[in-house]
Parts: sequence; C-alpha cells; structure tokens
Amino acid sequence: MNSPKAAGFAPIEEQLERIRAGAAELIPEEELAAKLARSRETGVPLVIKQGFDPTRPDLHIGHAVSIRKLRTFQELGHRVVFVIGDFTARVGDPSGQSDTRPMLGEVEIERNLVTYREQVFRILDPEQTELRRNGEWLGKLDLADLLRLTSQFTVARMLERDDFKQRYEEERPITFAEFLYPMMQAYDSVALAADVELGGSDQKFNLLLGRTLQRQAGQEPQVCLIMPLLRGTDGERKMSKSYDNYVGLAMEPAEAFGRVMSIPDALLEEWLRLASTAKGEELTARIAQAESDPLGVKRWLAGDIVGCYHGAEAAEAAREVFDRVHRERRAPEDVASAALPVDEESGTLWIGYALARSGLAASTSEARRLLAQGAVRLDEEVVTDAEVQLEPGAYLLQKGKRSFVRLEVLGRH
RNA sequence: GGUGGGGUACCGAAGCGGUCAAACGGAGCAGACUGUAAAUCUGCCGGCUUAUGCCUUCGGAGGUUCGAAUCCUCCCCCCACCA
Repeated sequence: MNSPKAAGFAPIEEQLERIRAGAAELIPEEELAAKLARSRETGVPLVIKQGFDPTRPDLHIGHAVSIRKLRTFQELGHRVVFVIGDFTARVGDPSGQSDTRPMLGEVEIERNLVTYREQVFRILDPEQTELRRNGEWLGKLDLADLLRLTSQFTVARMLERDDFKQRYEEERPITFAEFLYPMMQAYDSVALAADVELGGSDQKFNLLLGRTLQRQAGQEPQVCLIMPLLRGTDGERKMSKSYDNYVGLAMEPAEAFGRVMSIPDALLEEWLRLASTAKGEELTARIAQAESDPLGVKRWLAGDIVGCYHGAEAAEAAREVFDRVHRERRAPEDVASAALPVDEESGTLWIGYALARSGLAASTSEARRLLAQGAVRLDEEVVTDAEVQLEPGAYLLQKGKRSFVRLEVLGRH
C-alpha cells in the first residue's frame, strides 16, 4: 500500500470515498478499487472520460454534477478526457428522449463549441483537461468497421432500452442513426482506452455498452460512474433547457439566484448533495438545517451556486437584488429600459402598445388581458384601464411581481 | 408494394356541416395565499395603436354549400400490420 511510487496519489479508500460521494451507481466498484490500486502502484493516472453533446451550448448545473465529479478526479491526479461529441452530434443522442432530435450542421456545432469551452472551464482545470472530438476516430470508420461493430449487437438488445422501447410501443419514430448512437459512444471508450466513464443515469446503457465493446477489443473494461440526474427547479422533471427548469452556468447571477430560490423545499436535500460545494460534515449540517430553516438554507445554496460560477462578489450582489425585488417588492437597480415614441396623431402612447413593445407582453392582446387581471403597474400604481394614454416622460412599467421596464415616452418632434 | 389508422392551437387530446378562436388535461402567464416557496383556489392562455368590432387559424392545394376543422378530389407527411 505504501510503495514510494504511490506518493503522488491519495490512499485508495480516500479516493474511493470522494469518487463515490453523490454517485448513483458505480459499476463495478471492485474494478475501480483495482484500477486505483494499480495506478497508485505504477504512478500512471487513470483515464477518465466523459462525452458531451455540443448540441446545446448552454450548460446548466445539472451537467455540472458530473463535470464537478470530473474535477474531483483531476484533484486526485487522474487524467480527464473531455470528449466533445462533434461526430455524434450529427445524430443526436436519443437517451431519455421521447422524440428524434434534430441533426446539427457542422457550422452550428463549431459555434457551440466555443461557448461550451468557456463554460466547462469554469469548473475544470484547463491545464489538466484533454479535449478531444470523437470525429477524430469515428470519422475514420468505414463500412466494414461498422459492420464488424454492429454485428455484435442485436436489435432486441437495443429495444430493451426504456427510451427506445417506449417510443417503439408508442409508435413514435426511431431512426437508424439513433440506433447507432450508443455504439458510437461506446466506441469512444475503445478509442481512448478509458478506465472510467462518467455519465448521468440516462446514460447507463451507453456506458455499459462501452464495457462490452472494450472487452471485444481486448481492453480492460471501463468502470461506469453514474451520477443521478438533477431535478429541475420545478422539482419534477430532470433539469433541461427545454423545460426551462434549469439554472445555467452562464446565466445572469441575479436570474440564477432567483431560480434557485424558487425550488420547492422538498428538492433542497437533493440540490445540496449534488449541486452545492458542501460536503462531509457541512453537508450533513445543511441538510439537517433544511428541516427547520428551509429559507435560510435555500439562500445559502443560491449564494453558493452562483458564487461557484461567478464568484462571491457576484453572488452577494445577486442576493441584494433578490432581497430588493422579492422581499421589499421594489424594482431592482438596473432595470431594462425602453424608449418609445408617442403616436403622431394623438401625441400620447397607448399603454397596451407600450407593454407589447417593451417586451412585457407578447402582443397587445396579451397586454389587454394583463391589464384586465390587474397585473400591470405604472409607477407602482396598479392600472386596470386598458385605454390609458401616456404623456411623454419617464415611467416605471411593471408586469406581475418580477418584470420591470423603465420606459421613456418620447414626445413629438 | 398492399391493407388499415392518423395529421387540430406550445404539448397531449376532443370535435366530424352552423351555437368553433375550437371541449378537456398539461405547460405557461396573472391574481389570492406565502418564505418570489411548494401545494391550493381563481382568471387568462390566436392576432389587430385602442375592440361587445375586424382579421387569420384545424397537414397542403382545389371544390361542394348561404355556411366547412367537419363533406368531395388530388397532393405531402407519420404510424401499425402484411410483404
């Protein structure tokens, strides 16, 4: 256990514990222990792989759950290979999807990559991260390779996957390309000779397939480290941009703070475990505190998460904005502004038009509805009259509790 | 290729000649209640510079009719079964 070569690596148990924390599954744990022991012995770090779809350029704290785990591996001295699925993005990962995803063009993928990197390196250490694109190897496979690989798997096995199965039963389309997706991802592991692959629980099938393929290629199979999917701010569905229940890494700090504050209390423990920096005793204490003081813990969590990606200062500022808007019910310091000219005929601006044009309402029809429902405030005063005309001047327009626009009505000239 | 079933608003899903801007559910927005919680209750949930009015929607294009999401014709797309 204490060979001199092991100096660079922490003891196995310690490593295992940090790796296991928060994980949904570790398949199989003994193999990981063996791999860790060998790396400690030989001084060769493990290859930790995770693939990401550059389809959606916005990363959120759900993605961060496993990226942060990658970070842990970096801290433990292992080699993290971050695989950008530029090739597979052309297919669209079917995992957990109820519909076929649109394929992306290369230009679009390229564009997404830039924002992607910027966000990923808010968590990972760029120095220790190897970025690879799976087009490097997948693009080289020819039809013969494809036949060899696909002949290992049966359609029935693919259809065992819940998402495919469900779509099949519900008579929704499944494309051939999607069928191939898990295999391509598994091949990534072969190409990199990965020791560990990380993924969300919706990736389990793909990760396990990697083991199969590696075995067939004569490699030692990878260990699958499966992280739970973080539920979104609605507390129901998994976090996803398409449900708009996410907290983005690159999101405005104030917005991110507010979103964290809006999660149901029942979600607190899960988020503390998976999305906060708290661990060990602090984690236990926070979870306990959540019982008696959910609001206090939530405020801490919101600050912690925002601080993680934007720094402590931004987190503090976000908290101030939040208090001002939601506790004191006042407009925030910096409000979006809009300048609109009066109607040439009347010399005034119809409030419905102002709401629609300033972005507070989607249309003048919606503006009317909002007015009728008492959702509109003009300089702090509720306006229900849909016929109100604004004279030139400056106003504070408000829709609901949290949408404000500083409006300047420009006079005739 | 054959047979059958489908394409309705953000999504799911009713409607099957007028009372349909289109039931119902979900999502969303707003109001009440609050800790901006959640849950609950209520209202809204095509558009129009100003509205008990006008305009555009039910896969697409034509047609029948005083009148069509609803009937007819052709076309496009999806699904299942059979081959």
